[in-house]
Amino acid sequence: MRTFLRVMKALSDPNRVKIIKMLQNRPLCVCEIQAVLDIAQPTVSNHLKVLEDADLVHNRKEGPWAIYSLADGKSSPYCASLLGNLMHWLDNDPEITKIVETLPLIQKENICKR
Amino acid sequence: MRTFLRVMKALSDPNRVKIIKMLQNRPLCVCEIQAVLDIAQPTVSNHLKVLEDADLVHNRKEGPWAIYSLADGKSSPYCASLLGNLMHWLDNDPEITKIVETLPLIQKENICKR
DNA sequence: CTTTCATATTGATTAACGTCAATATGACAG
DNA sequence: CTGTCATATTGACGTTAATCAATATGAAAG
Repeated sequence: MRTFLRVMKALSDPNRVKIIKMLQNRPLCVCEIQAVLDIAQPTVSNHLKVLEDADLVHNRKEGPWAIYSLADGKSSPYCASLLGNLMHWLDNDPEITKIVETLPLIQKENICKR
Repeated sequence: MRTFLRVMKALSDPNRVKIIKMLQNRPLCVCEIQAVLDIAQPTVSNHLKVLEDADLVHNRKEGPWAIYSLADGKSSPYCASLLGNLMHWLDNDPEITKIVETLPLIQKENICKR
């Protein structure tokens, strides 16, 4: 039950759903997500923590960066099902399409200064 | 997006998930749900309203009673998928099995006084 | 080692949510 | 129509959650 609720709650926030949909295109670092969503950096970090606690995403450290990507969904049937369905769900949502369109314009090199 | 979030939020509360699992056995009136969950009646009504707004349940009036049952899931792919998955998800959860076991002992005739 | 940059954590603030007591509504019985 | 019962609605309260500014951490460069 706890696991199920964690996944549901993680997917109950529009910004977190947007992050999932963004990561379907490619792995992203925190500042790229921040640039697209236009919210404060600690807010992004917090959302990523919630998604990670639900095993929906994971991150690997790469120098000073934290590169987040989608989890494989093997940790629970809830993750597997939702991550699978979200591959096509909301594809036509105006908020999502707008974000996915701006995503190619955002590049780590243009934001991160190292 | 709004529809998706409504469904996710509706399923982010343990009592609401329990209600869904209870309704998989049979339609129930408000006081039956209240008796099983052991929470105040307005709280039950509120949860049912949230579930109904998400199109996960619906109710028919039968005299003084409101009989709630599971929706068919046709209103959105989110409802369809989650209602379908929840037919087997959480079946082995201790909280759920406990509730499902006490459910046959609860009968409208023993609670409602009319 | 000091600076710089990306990210995480902390603390505070505000909004949303779950809960209940009290009250309202609406149907049926007498 | 008056009373009773099932349910809905309202208002208040405490808790949780989203957000941001400020600060901490940690790595790499110079």
